[in-house]
Amino acid sequence: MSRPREFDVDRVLHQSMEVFWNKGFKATSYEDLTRTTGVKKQSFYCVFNDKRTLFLKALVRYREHSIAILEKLEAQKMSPLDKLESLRESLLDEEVSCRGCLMVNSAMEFGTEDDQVTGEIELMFAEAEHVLEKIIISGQEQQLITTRYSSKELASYLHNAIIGARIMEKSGASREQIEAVLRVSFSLISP
Amino acid sequence: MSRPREFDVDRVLHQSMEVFWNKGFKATSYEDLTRTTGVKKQSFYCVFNDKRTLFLKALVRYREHSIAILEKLEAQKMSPLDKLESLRESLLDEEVSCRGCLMVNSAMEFGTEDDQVTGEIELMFAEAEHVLEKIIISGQEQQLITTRYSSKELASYLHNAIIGARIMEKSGASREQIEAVLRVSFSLISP
DNA sequence: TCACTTCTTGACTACATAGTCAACAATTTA
DNA sequence: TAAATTGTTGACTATGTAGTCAAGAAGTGA
Repeated sequence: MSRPREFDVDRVLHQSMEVFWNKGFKATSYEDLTRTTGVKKQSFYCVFNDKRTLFLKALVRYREHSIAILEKLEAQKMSPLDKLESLRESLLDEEVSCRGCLMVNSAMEFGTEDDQVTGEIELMFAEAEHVLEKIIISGQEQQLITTRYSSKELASYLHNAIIGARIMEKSGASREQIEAVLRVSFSLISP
Repeated sequence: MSRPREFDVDRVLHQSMEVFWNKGFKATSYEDLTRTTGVKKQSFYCVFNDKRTLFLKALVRYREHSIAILEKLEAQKMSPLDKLESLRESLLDEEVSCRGCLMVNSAMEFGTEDDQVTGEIELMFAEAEHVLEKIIISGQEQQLITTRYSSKELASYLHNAIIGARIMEKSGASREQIEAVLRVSFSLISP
């Protein structure tokens, strides 16, 4: 009953996430959000409450989206090494965009000052490492990956290298530089 | 002649750098700067021009200070491996402060939107990698460090791992987690 | 002591932006 | 068609802050 909403909440949430990803939380104004989504400020308040709540919803969406992609990769019928190789290449493609990773960006912007934001970031990181670990475990079982370190250690290690690359990208490093670093980093896992 | 300045410019610059380091560029207000240094806004304008100019001076100071520490380490009479070990430990000590690295923080805050800021960051990174490379070269000469990769590649690799650790720190990772990642990362360099 | 110069201070301007409010529009159901 | 309900809109409030200005304070040198 009553007047129906004129916009698609899901579409607006997605576009808002893109704006936050490009500009960061504080630097994003309602004017930015309105320009991108066509939705006026008060409508945001009706649906998402305040800016921070909208941002948290955007983080959740980003995490679910990113982890889904990772899990799809993990579930594919291919060698663990090829999975990691594919991941490494996808990083290089994405790097071009120069936006970095929304979670890493947010970790830098918020530090540890907002418990819910920090929680969302830690969840994302934990889930990402968990998928990495699954790939590594199967690689270790097939003697394709070193067992000098535990699967957990290697997952954390790779994750850290990836995060570093995400920073290089934001500080203007060339594709070649990032490629070189990732190549060396990923080579550690061989037996 | 005329009235002498009441504050030490160098002291104020150093304290301003600390504020920027703690809060970031945009989030730092003149109120913050005045509270920390005791110097009023207009005096800042007299000596440092605007906020961005002050920030650039703070970046230069940070870079010079950080590189000086690194070079002091490099110049010491000890094994290259011990130098790297010492560096790794000093990272862990610093991590506690939770502030990350001012250059990394600034890279994230500014992206590539300010040429002078980007230039300062790239200079810092290049200088840091150069010192790392000097240590690595001498390690390779003494067969203490792998020659599977060039000294340049290894320097970039280590630098990237360190930057990653600086991010972990800001996103609330424990000392143990950071220690584990750095341990694995540094182990790659053995022959 | 006095003129001159530079520093210091607080008030002021201009602007951006998060969040609120109340009037109005559009739709459903009785 | 009319009442009820909910979405939409633009104007409004409150606040924070970068940067400016002019008056006055505190030194210096003749």
